[in-house]
Amino acid sequence: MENISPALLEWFYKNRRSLPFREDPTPYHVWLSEVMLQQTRVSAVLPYYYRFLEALPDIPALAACEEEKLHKLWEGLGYYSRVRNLQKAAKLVCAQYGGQLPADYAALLALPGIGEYTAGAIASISFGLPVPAVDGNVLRVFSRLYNDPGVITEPAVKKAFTARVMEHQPPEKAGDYNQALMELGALVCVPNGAPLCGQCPLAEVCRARAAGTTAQLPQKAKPKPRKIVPVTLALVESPAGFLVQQRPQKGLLAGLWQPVLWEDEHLLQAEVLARLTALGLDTGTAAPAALPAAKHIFTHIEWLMSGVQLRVAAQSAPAGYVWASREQLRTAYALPGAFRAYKPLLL
DNA sequence: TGTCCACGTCT
DNA sequence: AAGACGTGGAC
Repeated sequence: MENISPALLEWFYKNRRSLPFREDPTPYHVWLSEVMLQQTRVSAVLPYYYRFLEALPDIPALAACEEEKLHKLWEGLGYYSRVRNLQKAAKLVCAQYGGQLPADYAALLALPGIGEYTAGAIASISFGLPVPAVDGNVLRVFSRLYNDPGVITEPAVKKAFTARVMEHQPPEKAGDYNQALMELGALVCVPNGAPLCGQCPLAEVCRARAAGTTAQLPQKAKPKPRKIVPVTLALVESPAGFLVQQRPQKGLLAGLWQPVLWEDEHLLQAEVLARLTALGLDTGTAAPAALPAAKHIFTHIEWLMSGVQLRVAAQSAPAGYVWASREQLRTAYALPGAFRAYKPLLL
C-alpha cells in the first residue's frame, strides 16, 4: 500500500480539533490528558483536565498532593488506580529525573500507569520521537484500511497492526501522524458500522471500503457477561453528618468513601437495623425509610442496590467509620459515581 | 432496555 | 492469557 501520511497529515492540519493539551503540549500536559483519556471521552475529560492543572500545575505539585485531595480531583472519572499511579510516577520523576519526564520511550514505559500507548503518545507528541501510539481508534482505522479481520483485542494482532502503523510513520512528524490517526478514528472512521467515508482522506486506498466490510470491522472478542452483585446500603444521619467509611486500598473503588454498605447481600430493613446495632450504633426507635432501588454498571460487575435511610441521635462513630457533614462530603471525601442515585440525599 | 465505545494498564 | 478496574453518552 502507498504511504498514507501525506493525505492523512493534510487532512489533520485542516480538521484537527483545538484541545488544551494540543495547544500547549508539554510532557506533563500530554501525560495527564492521555491518562485521563484512557477509557474516557474527550468531553468528559475537559472539565477535569482544567481543574486538575489549576490545582496541580506541575509534576512536583502532583507529587506533593494529599491523597484525599487527589481522589477528590479525580472523583467521578473512574478507574481510580489511574490517579494513584499518576502520583506514584510523579514521585519517581521527582526523585529520579529532577521533576521532568524523561525524553525516552523505555524510561517512560517503566513508570507506573504508563503503558505502551501512553509512553508512545508522550514520546511522539511531546518529544518528537518516532515511536507508535496505538489506541483503539488507530486499531479501528488500520483494521479497515487493510480490511484485516484480526481480533484487535489479541496482543499478537495489535503487534502486527503496530508494525503497519510504523511503515507509514514519517519520523520527522511522528507526533502529528500519531495524533492524525487517532483524530481520524474519532471524527471520521467512527465505530458502530457507520464511518463517514465521504470525508475520509484515505477512502481511495481503504480496502474495507472497497470490499464493503467497514461495518464488520474491527473484529473483537465477545465480552463476558457481568456478575450481578446485590448491595445493601444504609444512609445513617446524625447531627454530625452521615456515617461513612473508606473502602480498602486494593480492589474495586480502592480508597474511595461510601455510606455504610454490605456487598453481596440484599438485606431487609430489620436485618440492616440489627447489623447497625451490632456495630455498636444506637438506632433509637424511629422507623427507617426505604431507599429507592438503584443499579450501577461497572465493566465487569453490576451492583443492584437497595437500603434504608435513618436518623439517629448524636453519638460517636463505630470503629472504622466517621461522621461526615454534607460540606465535607462535597469538598473532601471522594465518593464514586456508583452512588449517584443517592447523592442528592447525601449532599 | 442493552450494547458499544473503550487497548489501556496492571496483575 | 485473562481478569480486574468506572463512567457516561450515543444509538
